Amino acid sequence: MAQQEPNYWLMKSEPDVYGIDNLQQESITLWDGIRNYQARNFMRSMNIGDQAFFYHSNCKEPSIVGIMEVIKVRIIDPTQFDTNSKYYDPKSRKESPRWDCVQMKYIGEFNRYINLHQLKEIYSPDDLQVVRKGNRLSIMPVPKNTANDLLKRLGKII
DNA sequence: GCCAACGTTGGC
DNA sequence: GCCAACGTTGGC
Repeated sequence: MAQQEPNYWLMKSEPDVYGIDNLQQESITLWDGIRNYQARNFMRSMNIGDQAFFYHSNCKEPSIVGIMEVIKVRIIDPTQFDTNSKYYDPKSRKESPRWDCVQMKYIGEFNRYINLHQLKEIYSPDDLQVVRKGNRLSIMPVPKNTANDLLKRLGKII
């Protein structure tokens, strides 16, 4: 079967909690702790080889800062069963886990970021959901045209 | 730190 | 199934 073209996504993370530098150091990370059904469903539709823009949220200058790749999909999120985790979910059953996640691999950091203010000038909410007012979703699809345009604008990977 | 926007919960 | 109350996200 032919390899299908990768899809593109945008995934938010707070740099104070887990930023692009952390991913660079670790190289691979589990995108766990997602407790929103829409975001979970987007993760469930990811394929190995898909790429995701790394977005710094809830910080001084929210921006797209890097890019990463999906290397493993449909992993049961271990934190839902961990009573010591802030993501512990007492309603999730071992026989039917509610939450799953994906494993991501660092590709690179862009040598110049695009901040939210700039994104709003370039894209409409239909092109890029993150610019929609009140958007709180932490994982969202990025249409191919927008992704290609972003990659051009973001310049070199460092 | 404020608060708008939204998702979730639970009573009815 | 409605909706008020509550909790969280995240820009500003």
